Amino acid sequence: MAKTLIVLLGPTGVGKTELSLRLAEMFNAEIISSDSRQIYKDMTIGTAAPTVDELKRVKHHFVGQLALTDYYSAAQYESNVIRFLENYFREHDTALMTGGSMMYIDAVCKGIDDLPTISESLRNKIIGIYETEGLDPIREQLKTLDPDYYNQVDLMNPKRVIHALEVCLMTGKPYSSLRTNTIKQRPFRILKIGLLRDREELYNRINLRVDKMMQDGLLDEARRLYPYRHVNALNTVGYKELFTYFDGNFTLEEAVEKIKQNSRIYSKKQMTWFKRDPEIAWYHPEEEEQIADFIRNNL
RNA sequence: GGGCGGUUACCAGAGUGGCCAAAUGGGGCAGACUGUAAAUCUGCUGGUUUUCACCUUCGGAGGUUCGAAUCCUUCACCGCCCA
Repeated sequence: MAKTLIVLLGPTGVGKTELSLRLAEMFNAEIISSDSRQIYKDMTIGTAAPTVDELKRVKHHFVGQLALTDYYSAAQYESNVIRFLENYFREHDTALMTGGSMMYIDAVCKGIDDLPTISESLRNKIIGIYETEGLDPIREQLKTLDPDYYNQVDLMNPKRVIHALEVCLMTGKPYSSLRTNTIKQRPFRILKIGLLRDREELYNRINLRVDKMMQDGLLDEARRLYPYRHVNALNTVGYKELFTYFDGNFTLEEAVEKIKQNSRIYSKKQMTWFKRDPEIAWYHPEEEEQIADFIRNNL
């Protein structure tokens, strides 16, 4: 039997968690979470992380294991997951990856180029320039160090421009020369299943889920995390809006509305990303039988 | 009953004779995406049209003017003040 990684993906709120548990049980698989926020500890309510009971039902990996202040990236996720699977597949035939972090999923399924981790001093230096002089000097330097990439980046996007320059300075090579543009081959098969609902249905679920999170204590969770509000892990829908409320710039009602709205926007961005992947077989989450058949037929 | 202020596109809100299909923000829609990605960024947003262009809009009706969202008359509605 071929080793297979089943990937269950879809926009936030579509119903991945519940289905993933059942499929995992059905196919005797453990779950690998591909969620860039659930991988952190202490933010379980706002990220709709699997509950204690759910974690008991099926063994999960890559959930709740990082401190909020830990640095993490899609590339680290890739290598961690690949290393994990190497081991895992010695004893198992199927693994179930589920989550909505598009880039994390692609990092595992397609690979991500090998780039150096940027030193903190270099990062701070460039951020410093950006904050005092703006993006122009950074663009200019990128233009001389990597004209190719300069011509194709979104010059309006500070994160991209800054990162490209960081890589150039860190390696002494043009960033574009490190971009291989190839898809890595994995020693296991990948079966992608996308979950889809029509927009109205999805948006209703998202709205209801946010109300549920509030009932479950999201406000307290956010208050506990407030001292860490500047860490990247908390630049996250569900928290940043409540922090704005704590700062006195939203009423609580406004904050909750914003959480719903930003969740809807996020789900749309996820769909935009997923839509261009032709390998995904799309199903409605309630088509459990069809999904199970599809998996069986492809194992 | 009297006085004043207001009525602009999905919402808020600029615009006070031509450069106005109408600033800006919000919302909505679409998109980009390889190292903090639940991040970051972009485009569109009256209609037909690829562009040019044309058509219909600034509470209603009428008027002044070569030309009106902008000026006048009147009606309707909203707000505040005096009765």
